[in-house]
Amino acid sequence: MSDNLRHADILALARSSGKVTVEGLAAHFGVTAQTIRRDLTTLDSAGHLARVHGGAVLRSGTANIAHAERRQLNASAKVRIAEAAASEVQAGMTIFLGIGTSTEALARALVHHADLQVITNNFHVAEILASNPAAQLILTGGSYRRSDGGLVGPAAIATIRQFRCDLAFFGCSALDERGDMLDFDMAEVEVNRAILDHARRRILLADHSKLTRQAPVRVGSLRDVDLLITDAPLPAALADACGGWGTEIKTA
Amino acid sequence: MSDNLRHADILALARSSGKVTVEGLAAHFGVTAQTIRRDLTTLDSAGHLARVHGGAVLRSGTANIAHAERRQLNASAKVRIAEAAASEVQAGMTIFLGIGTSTEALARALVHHADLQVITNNFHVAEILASNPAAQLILTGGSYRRSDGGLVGPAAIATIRQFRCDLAFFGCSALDERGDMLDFDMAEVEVNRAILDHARRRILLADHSKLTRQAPVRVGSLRDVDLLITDAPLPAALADACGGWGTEIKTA
DNA sequence: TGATCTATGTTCGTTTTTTTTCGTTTCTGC
DNA sequence: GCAGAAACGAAAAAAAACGAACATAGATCA
Repeated sequence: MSDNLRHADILALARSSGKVTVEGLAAHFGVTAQTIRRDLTTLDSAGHLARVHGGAVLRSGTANIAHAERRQLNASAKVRIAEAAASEVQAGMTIFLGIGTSTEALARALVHHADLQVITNNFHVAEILASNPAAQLILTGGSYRRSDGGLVGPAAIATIRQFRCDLAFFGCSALDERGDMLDFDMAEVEVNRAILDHARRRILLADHSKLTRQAPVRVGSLRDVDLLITDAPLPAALADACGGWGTEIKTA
Repeated sequence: MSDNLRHADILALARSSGKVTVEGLAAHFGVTAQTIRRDLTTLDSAGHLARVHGGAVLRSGTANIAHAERRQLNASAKVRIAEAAASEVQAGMTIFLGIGTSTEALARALVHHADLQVITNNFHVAEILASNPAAQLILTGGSYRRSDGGLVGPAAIATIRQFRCDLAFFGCSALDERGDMLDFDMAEVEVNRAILDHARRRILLADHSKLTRQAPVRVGSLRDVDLLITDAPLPAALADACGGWGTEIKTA
């Protein structure tokens, strides 16, 4: 963790050219290669650079790597859920796809659907559906969140409010035993509310791992959801509550 | 991600020209062909490139072929223009990047800049700058136009109006002898106006081929532009007119 | 002043990468 | 469809980079 006179300069050099070499830095600073190696090792473990043989490169994908791993989690369950969700989508519909890896899986399942209008605040969903020429694609604006490709902030909400969708698909980070949907970011709350308010049918995609996870922010309740698509039966108490709320449950 | 100093550069070269050759890379880096082959094999199995006999090409799925070809057009001129444009950008600035392949080239030149706030209605720009963790990235909303990755429509305009940028970079499809900027889509007109109204300094990127092209819609005049960056001297009459309007011209 | 701590330099055995070589596969022009 | 050329992959040898251990020098503090 110890700082070093050279570290700031090394980072600046790395940013300006994308990479640095051990040799080059050693000559630049007039120190031995071994010293530079120590610097680079430190910067690497601090997460500022990625060490490679011969030098180091900018760490471009740190957020994306986490996201890629998250996408892998329960991948097969997500695909099953996505297929069940896709079967809800009829030609000619306007649908909303929210943030999360489950909605990305759904986007993949919709790549060959015809005659769709898709509104999304998920950059990755847009990347996926860009390859479907039969889908009209509308992005909400917003600040790009690297951790998950979400577009968040007031601009996103303003755009959502301009539409009324037939179906809204969205995910959440966790689902507690009382049926509350939980997330990590306060910014989600308002976006979620806007979605719930502007869709005729609200569909939550949540694999069973969400039931045992924790997250700090309450973004809504299953009470406000019309259909929950999941991959394993819910605890009896929660299933009963959903029955009372009129929340349909589909197990893929 | 990249386990090698050359990998990032190889990908950059591939992206800028669509393909790379074993021979060319070997000469460029001063290593043997066998070493390059190993690099390409790695990048291929990592999914970043597709290996072909003699070199490698960008992985398909980069949907729009017409767009990819347009990007090729005057590629070297665009890179020069982009570098000149990048030199206008100081740390801490808020900049706008509009639609067009020239602004994409600029985005590529800004991948390693630190401390930037970028607002764009160009999906490809967002894809490129997503890999720069030191840039805050804001997308305007809007309807996704597959031909060029532009986000157009009222949502885009509404978002642009919420900001005031230090610099606005934009392109146009053609530039006539009277100094009018021309485009193919009426939707551009209002977006362009919003951009011109909400930036302190307006910079047009246009390679010389724009001077001999035709397009039907007038989206504005060089009179409203503070700086034109191009790659070849303008016709004398137009250069004079720019002088009268206070439009600075920089030839990269 | 002397003990101690930290950053750097030096050496050396180990690991990784690159080159070299060679037989096989794939293109290209006819 | 064939022949020569170019490109390819595998494997061994060579080169470069690496990290660990220890030595040294300057700073810090009691």
